[in-house]
Amino acid sequence: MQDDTFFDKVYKVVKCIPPGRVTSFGAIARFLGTGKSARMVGWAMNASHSQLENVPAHRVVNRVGLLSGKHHFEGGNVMQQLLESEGIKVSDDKVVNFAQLFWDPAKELVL
DNA sequence: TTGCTGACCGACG
DNA sequence: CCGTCGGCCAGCA
Repeated sequence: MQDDTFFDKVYKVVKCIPPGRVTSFGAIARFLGTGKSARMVGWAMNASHSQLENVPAHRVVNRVGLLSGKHHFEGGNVMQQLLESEGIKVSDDKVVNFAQLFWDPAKELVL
């Protein structure tokens, strides 16, 4: 699938995230094989606005479960509301039980 | 065309 | 424990 660029790969993985689950930038980056390029994953989220399909970027958080990208949403607590809407508890912009809700594409995503 | 920046992570001292 | 640095790729001026 060489047609898929790094961004497209990120979008695909993010869109494969099941509801009620969250993942981290590093997990996606490592899954894509970039590993250290976790920053690109976040940048892809920023570019996700260009994607016609809605990318559940609210399910993507940093390694500590912090809603690092919530500042990039409509500007409010939309990201937290979306997570809570899926059953994910969020406290102080952080995902509760992050370890349990953590979804690793390299393990749970079956190609 | 070149260069800087960016929602991060991991390693080192 | 905490501060600092390197690294990857794509978009924008």
